[in-house]
Amino acid sequence: MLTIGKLGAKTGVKVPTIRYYEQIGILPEAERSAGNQRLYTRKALDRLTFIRHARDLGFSLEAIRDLLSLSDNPDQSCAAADAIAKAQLAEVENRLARLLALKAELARMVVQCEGGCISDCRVIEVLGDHSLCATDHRHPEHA
Amino acid sequence: MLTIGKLGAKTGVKVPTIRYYEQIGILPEAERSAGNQRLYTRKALDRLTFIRHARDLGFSLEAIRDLLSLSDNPDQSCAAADAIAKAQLAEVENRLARLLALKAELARMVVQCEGGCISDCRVIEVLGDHSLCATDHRHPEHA
DNA sequence: TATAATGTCTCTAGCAACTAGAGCTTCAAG
DNA sequence: CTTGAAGCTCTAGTTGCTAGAGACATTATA
Repeated sequence: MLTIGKLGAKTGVKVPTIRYYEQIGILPEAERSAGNQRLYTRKALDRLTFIRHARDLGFSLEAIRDLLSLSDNPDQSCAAADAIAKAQLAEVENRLARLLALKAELARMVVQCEGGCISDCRVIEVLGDHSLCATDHRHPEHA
Repeated sequence: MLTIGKLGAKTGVKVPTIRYYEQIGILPEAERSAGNQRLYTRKALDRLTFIRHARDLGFSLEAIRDLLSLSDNPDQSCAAADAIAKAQLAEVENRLARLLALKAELARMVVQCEGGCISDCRVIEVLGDHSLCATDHRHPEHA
C-alpha cells in the first residue's frame, strides 16, 4: 500500500492533483489508514498511470473518464475507444497546423525587428495590422 | 462611433469578451451614449484589433498588456517588445515539438487498433503503459 | 404611433484543470 | 520524545473567457 506522496512520486502526479482527481470522481475514494491517511493499491497506481499518460497525450478529463469506463468493461467493442483516440488525433493535427503558421509569423516578426525605437518596431506594427501577416493564423482556440 | 456589437463584428471579438477586456483594464473605459451604451472610436478599434491579433498569435493577456504599454510609449527602444516576441516564439516552438511527438503516438495507437474488443484494444493498452510508447511525449503543460 | 424584435446594460456564476494557502494532525527518524 | 516532513480539510485563486437572469435602449415593421 502506498501513501499519497509515494503514489505521486511513482506516477509523476502532484499530491493535490491526486486529491482533486478523487474529488471529481475520476479516481475512486481511497482506503484510509488508522490515522485517516489515504492508502493506495497497485490497482490505483495503474489507474493513475493511465490517467497521467492520457493527460500527457492531451486527452481531456472528460475523455479520460470515458476511456476508463471502457477499460472497466473489457468485453465490449473497442470502437468507442478508437473514436475517442481518433478525435484526439484530429484535434492535435489541427493545433499543429495552426501552431506552424503561428511560428512562421512570429519568426518573421522577430527577424524584422532591428532594435530601433518602438515607432519603427515591426513587432508592434505587425500586431496592429493583420494584413502585414504572411499567413492566416486566426482562430487558434487553444494555441 | 461604433456600438459594442459593431466593434465586435469588425474585430471578430465577442461582445462579452470586449466588456471583459474593459473590466480587466486592457481596454480603456468606453464613452457612453445618452442611453448608457458604450461607444467606440477608431482608436479603440485599432487597440482591439491589436489585442485580437496578439491573442491569435498565442500571446497571453499579460504579455499583451506589456506590448500595449510599449506601443503607448513609442519613443523607447523596442528591445522589450522584441524580447516578448522572442519568448513567445520559443514557447511556440516548444509546443510544436511536443505536439509532434504526441501526434506520432496517437497515430500509432489509432493504427494499431483493429476494432476488436476492449481487452485487445491497443489504445487502452498503450495508455496504461508508457513503455509501449515510441517517443517521449511527457510534460506537455499546454498541449 | 404602437409594438415587437433586437441590442445593450449590470451582475453573478460557471468552465477546465489545477494550484496555493491556512491551520490542523499524523508519522518516521534520530 | 521531539522535531520536521508529510498528510488532512477547507476555501479561494488562476486564465480567458462564456452563459444566464432580468432590466433598459434602440430600431424596424405594422
